[in-house]
Amino acid sequence: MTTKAPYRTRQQRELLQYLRATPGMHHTAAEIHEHFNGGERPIGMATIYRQLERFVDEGIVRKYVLETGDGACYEYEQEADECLSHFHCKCEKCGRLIHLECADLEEIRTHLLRHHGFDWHAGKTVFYGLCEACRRE
Amino acid sequence: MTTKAPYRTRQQRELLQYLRATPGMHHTAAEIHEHFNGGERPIGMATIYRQLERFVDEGIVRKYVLETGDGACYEYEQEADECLSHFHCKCEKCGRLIHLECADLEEIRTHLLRHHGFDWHAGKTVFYGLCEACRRE
DNA sequence: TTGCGTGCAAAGGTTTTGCATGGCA
DNA sequence: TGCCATGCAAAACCTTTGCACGCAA
Repeated sequence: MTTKAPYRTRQQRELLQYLRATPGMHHTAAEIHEHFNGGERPIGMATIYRQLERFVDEGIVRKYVLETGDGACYEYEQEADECLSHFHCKCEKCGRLIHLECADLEEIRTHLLRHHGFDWHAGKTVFYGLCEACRRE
Repeated sequence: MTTKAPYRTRQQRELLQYLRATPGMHHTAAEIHEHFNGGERPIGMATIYRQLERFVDEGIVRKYVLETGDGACYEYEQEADECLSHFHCKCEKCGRLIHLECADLEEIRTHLLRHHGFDWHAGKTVFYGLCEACRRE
């Protein structure tokens, strides 16, 4: 088994920096591409996709698939380590991502495993619905 | 104000009939197209998409998007009562989508709404993890 | 120097759309 | 007979991939 030695490139650094600077916001690949092309240090589309995929694999960026037809959304994950015991609720209206600390999460996990044989990876699952603010409208 | 008078076509009838005959199963547009092309009464891809969109608007078919890049899935919408206990679990290893009927789902919904103010849209949420078969390996 | 990362362009796949034709009412 | 629905093909998208070059280590 070989350990990979990833290079630290300018593009990777600036991309991560951009995502980190906007916590709680989601961006499509196209939006990110547009952002950097506006500046004087452009980043190619392929690189954006490749780096985003890497970030997602490393767990520092979360990927969503909304039904808007605009493609996938990516969002910086603040506390990646702690998020394993969180609920992730995405409001379909305002797009806000809500982190819920909840003991019932473990109950659901246990239930799925015992009764349905399914080993749930809570960290990767997003609950879609309406947040409280949007629900009241 | 004019009331629209949708025509009842052979394609629409057979398409709905096919979906209705496989409750609890999901199909991509490509799979549906393949199914009908195998027979002697083919249905064009554009028609499939147009009819599916109509069914979704009418609420008799549900659409949901996976992160696999295989496109959207469509599924016949059963009775409202049964829909409350509808789970979608996606195995991250073998890619299988598991359909779970489970009464506990409603408990989770209630919990999220009462304790966290989040109106969960269970039908659009996919639980990622490992299915029983893959877990045992 | 080594070989991973980048950028461009091309390919791949899904979904939408224009337009002439077919078929339901 | 009206006019919606269909089918084909092309277009519009989003995303991935091949390949030569650039650049980090």
